[in-house]
Amino acid sequence: MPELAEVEYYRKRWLPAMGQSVERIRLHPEKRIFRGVDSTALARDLTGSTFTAALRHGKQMCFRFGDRHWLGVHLGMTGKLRFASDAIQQAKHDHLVLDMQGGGSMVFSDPRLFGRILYANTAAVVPDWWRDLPPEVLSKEFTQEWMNGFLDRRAGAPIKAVLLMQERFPGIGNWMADEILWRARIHPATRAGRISRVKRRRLYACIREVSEDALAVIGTEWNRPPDDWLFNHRWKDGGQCPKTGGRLRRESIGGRTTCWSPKWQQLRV
DNA sequence: ATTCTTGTTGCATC
DNA sequence: AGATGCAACAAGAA
Repeated sequence: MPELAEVEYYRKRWLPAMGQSVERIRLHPEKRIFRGVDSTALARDLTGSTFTAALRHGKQMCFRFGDRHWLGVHLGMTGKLRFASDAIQQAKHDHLVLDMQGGGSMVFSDPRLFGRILYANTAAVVPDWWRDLPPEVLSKEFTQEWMNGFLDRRAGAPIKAVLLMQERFPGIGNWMADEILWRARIHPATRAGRISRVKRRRLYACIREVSEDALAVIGTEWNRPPDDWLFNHRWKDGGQCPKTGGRLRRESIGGRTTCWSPKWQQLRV
């Protein structure tokens, strides 16, 4: 589930614990979530340290403890963060539980185990894996030219697949890509290199617009998006396009379930 | 029982 | 070398 705005929503779920110190850590170190991580060091180092910062970049999160302990979190497909204000029992899918001095717990759960925890103990400004991240799509470094250059590099791939590439579009996921292409009136199977100048401008604007809208609606309280987005109509067969009233199509494009409005988004080859 | 999945990675092939 | 496409990962939901 988690794309840009959902990840932001989950990041905020941990903020109530900010400033508190970690009293005890409970984890399932054998799970795939911790692949490549020294979970013994993680548990030892974080115990007694204070939660000092909560960062997000695209779909990645980074939580700082003290001044040199860094916990990276990626939610994968089904990961969630929550803060439980009372003492909790560790459930089957609660792979990491930080019991805080205030009596509450920071919990990371993930039934499907596609998520990932990273850990770094370093006096550097940020850990290696938090350096050299691509510009956020809402930053001023994410320019029209920067986007166009990538479309030309990935000229042969369907634009749907290109928008999902985190190296250039951090935070965009399956539903956002469909929403963006629908608003920009671009067929998802269009080869990236074949998109006209005019459509590229429109695509760029829609990337920023959908990102802003998603953060505003989902990123803070996870409200239900309005019905004039594609969002509420895209999940199952038989949906109706809010623009044309016509029937939406669903098909796999770029290896992912894709929804579009055939009359509204025509494929020109 | 079977098929589906809002993400990423590793590998085969071009 | 770089781009592209697809299977695999794992478990719950429909």
